[in-house]
This record gives sequence, C-alpha cells and structure tokens, in this order.
Amino acid sequence: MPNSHVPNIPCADCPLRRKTMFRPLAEPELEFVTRMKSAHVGFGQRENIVEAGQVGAPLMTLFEGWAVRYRRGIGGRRHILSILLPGDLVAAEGALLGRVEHSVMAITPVSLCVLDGRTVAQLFAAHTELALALYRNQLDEMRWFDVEAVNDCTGDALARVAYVFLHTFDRLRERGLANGTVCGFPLRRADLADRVGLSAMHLSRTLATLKRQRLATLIDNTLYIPSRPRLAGLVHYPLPDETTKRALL
Amino acid sequence: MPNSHVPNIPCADCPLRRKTMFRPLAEPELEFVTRMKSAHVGFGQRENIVEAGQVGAPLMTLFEGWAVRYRRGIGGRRHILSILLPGDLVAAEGALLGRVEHSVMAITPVSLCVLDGRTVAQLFAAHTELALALYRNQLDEMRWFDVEAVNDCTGDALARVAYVFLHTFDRLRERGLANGTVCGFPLRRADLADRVGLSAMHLSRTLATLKRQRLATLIDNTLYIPSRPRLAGLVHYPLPDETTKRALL
DNA sequence: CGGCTTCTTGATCAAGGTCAACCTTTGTGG
DNA sequence: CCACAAAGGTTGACCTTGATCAAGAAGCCG
Repeated sequence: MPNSHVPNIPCADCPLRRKTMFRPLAEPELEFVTRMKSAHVGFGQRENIVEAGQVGAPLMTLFEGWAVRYRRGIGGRRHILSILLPGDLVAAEGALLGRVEHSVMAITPVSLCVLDGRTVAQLFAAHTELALALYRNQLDEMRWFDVEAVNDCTGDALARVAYVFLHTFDRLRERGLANGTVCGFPLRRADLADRVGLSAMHLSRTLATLKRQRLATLIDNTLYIPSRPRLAGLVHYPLPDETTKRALL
Repeated sequence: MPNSHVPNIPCADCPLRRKTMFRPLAEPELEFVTRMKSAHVGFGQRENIVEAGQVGAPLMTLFEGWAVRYRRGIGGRRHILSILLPGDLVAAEGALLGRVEHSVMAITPVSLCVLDGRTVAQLFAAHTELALALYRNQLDEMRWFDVEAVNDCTGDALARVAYVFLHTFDRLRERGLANGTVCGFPLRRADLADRVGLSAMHLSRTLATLKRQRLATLIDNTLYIPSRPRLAGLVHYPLPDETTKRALL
C-alpha cells in the first residue's frame, strides 16, 4: 500500500527539472504544474502502483526509483512493456482514455508526484507549448517502440537483451544516473526475461554469452558495458536524438 | 513518383469525415484544417510514399487505399510496423520530431491529403480540443502496440497472425470497409510475413492451419473470419473501445 | 508456349522453451 | 552459532517451434 510520508518537494525546487534532458518550464507553466500536483506518494519494492483495468487511475510522474509497466498475456504470462525511470509519466492512459490497460510495479522503492488528471484539458488550453511537448514525448516513445519491434522481429536473443541494455543505459545517462560504462540495473533475472520475452533459463545463457564476449556484464544489480559501440553492433539502434527535450510534468 | 492528378475534394465534403468513428470537427476547426491542406497526391501500388531518414517529410492523411509503415532491421530484413488505413496520419514524426525514421509503402494505389506540417503548432494554439484528440489518438495507438508486443512475446505464430487479422478487420469495420465476416486484405504473403515477424514459408503453414481449423481464410486478397470470437480465442485481445473517437485531420 | 513471380510443401536444422537437478544467498528458528 | 528452508540463479538434457534450403504448383503476363 502507498506510503504518503514522503517530503513534498515544491516543483520549483525539483531536482529532476535541473537535468538538461528536460525542457525547462516557463514561469506560468511551472505555476500551473505546481497547482496540478496534489500529493507525493511512495511505494515499496515489488508493490503495485497501478492495477490493469483501473478506471480512475491517478496521473503520476515517477520521481525516484525504477518501475515496470506490464500486462498479462497468453496463459497468464507477464510481459513487461517498458521500464519506467525518473521523469516518466505514469498512467497517462488512465487520465486521457479513462482506463489503464496495464499494470505498474515498483522494482525499487519509488516515490511519485500525483497530478490531477482532470486538469490536462486545462493544460492543453492554457499552455500550448507544453502540450505540444507532451505530444512530442509520445511520438518519441512510439519511435522507440518501433526500434524494439524491429529488433524483436529481426534479431535473436542477444539483440533483444542488447537493445534493452543500451536503451536503459542511455536513458539513465541522460538523467545523470550512469557513470562512464556502469549503471545500476535492479531488475531480477525473471523481470528481465519478461521484459525481453525470453525464458529465464535462456536469458541466463544469453547473459553468460554477453559476459564471455565482454559485451555486457550484469552482476549484483549493476550493469557494466565496457564498450558501448561493440554492444550496439549487435542491434539495430538509431543515433540518439539530443535535440528534442522531454517534457516533464 | 507521386501523381498529383487527383480530384481535390474539399475537406467539408470529405466522405471520410462522415464515418461515425471520427470525431466531428467544429466549424472553426474545419476551416483551419481546410487551410492546412495544401494538396492531394496519389501513389501507385508498391511505390514508396515516405523514405526513412527523410528530413522535411510532409505531414499527410491517408485518404484512400492501404499502405504499410516499415523499417529495415538486422541484416537488412524488413519489418512492417503497422498497416495504414484511410484516416491514418502519415509521418507525424517528420513534422514534429524533424525526421522520419521509417518508410511508408503503398500496398494498393493510394491517395493522400498533404498538410502543412509547420501549422501543427498553430493548431495546438488555436484548437485545443482537436490537439487533445490528437494526443489521445497517439495514446490509443500506443495501447495497440502494447497488445501486439504482449502477443508477440507470449504467443506463437497463430496468435501473431490472429492479432493482425482481428485488429485490421476491426479497423476496417469501423470505416465501413468490412462486411459481416469478410474484408479485403491486399497484403501479399511476404508482406504479411514481414508484418508478423515470421518467414514467408512458416506463414504459409500458419495460414493453412487457420484455414483448416476454420478460424480464418485468406484467399484472393480477401479475408474471411467465419467466427470472430473463435479467432479471438487464440490471442490476448481487449474489448474494443467505442467511446473514444479518432481525430481526423 | 516459355519465362516470370508468387505461393505451397517437404526435409533438415538451429534457436530457444521446458523440465529437472544443483548451487548459491539470504533468512529464520532452535 | 548452526540447521534448515526458501528464493533466486545457473547448468545440462531433451523437445518444440519456426527458420532455412530446395523442389514443385499455380498464376500471369509476354
């Protein structure tokens, strides 16, 4: 269950906003977003933040920690659709389409900013630039889904794992959470398996291969990528787009 | 090469807009969209409408015919990301992120409305409701990508093909292009194979199985689905959402 | 009637799934 | 402090699904 006893940081002082990867907010935008924010909640490791099928799911921004977005598929098997990192919008689907069709689970302990989803329409009316940035976010995310689909359908197990490693590493680096060739990676083997669509056993073998070839090592919740270019050689991976900044609510 | 000799239908008389699946435009919105539209172009079967990597790709709406959105993956293999049907926005990525990373090819002869991509920002400023509807479109599309990823990762060849058949059939029905248990399906075997990520040979076998079990028959560019519920039993498929209407530019 | 391309079918092969045993760690109670 | 249990992770043996290769059918033009 959510734990609300978390210091409520005012949006103006939000350390996330300092990161250069996020589009800076104009003064009136910041004021609007501050009023939009209604609470700051925490969840423990492995707790569910959003439940699939929920109707009035609150709109949230992940503030700290890792989470995963997943659905149950054929035979009840879980598939992890994406990894959520600080700054990611959670359950936009719920606020705008009325219903979330996926679940979200905390991988590490997390905290999130709760936003009033009903004000999104007002946001679009009053802050056009920000609305446009949100739309761009969505298009950009779609593009990454494209890349993933291509790798899943034209590549093998190595390519799948390499894609998730690279994409996650890059996203962490943008957020200042990766250092040189190293980053945290708190997903368990079973989680990563469900993320890439492999069995846990075969994932284990694939990780062994990556380690043996010195392409990537996952040990003790830490990911080592000695040579990013070599790892990227396994997979169809676009040059990162440094120009488009992400909108942060 | 594009053929511009196509009758230019004024947006107000556009037969697509009549369909109940599309959100009706308010008078000022319609006026804006009409001004946005700069041309109406046609492409022949198998012609490329958009080329991956293109920088100034025009924003378009598919008016008539079928097209596919694809990328080349590992080993140059083509992967078809989605099937485009009348009313779908083409190359929004190009207009808003500056560059399209996918290609689009006409499956049948097609015609498209060309829109001035630079006016999207004005659209967001002047027509908030329409902008919000576009954002919803995007979220909805993402949701279908989720469903597909789940089927691809937790299901087998039958599930993959069943998903594409069902989703395409439903989209055609919304547009009044499917009749009872039958719809057109002009993709070749090789196209469908690239769409579902199977080899053409194995796809052939999978289609034979579907036909044998009277779940779906694809013959002569026509798809027969004798019992939609039975076909849907193969796959993780959500109840269609009748409430959210699609925005049409 | 060839000479295309598309589609199907059969035989073989490999990537990855499944089952089971085993090896760690971590945690718990005596 | 140790014994034991439980959960996560690895490894090996075997099997299934779908890829690959190769040969035919079946259209569809010229």
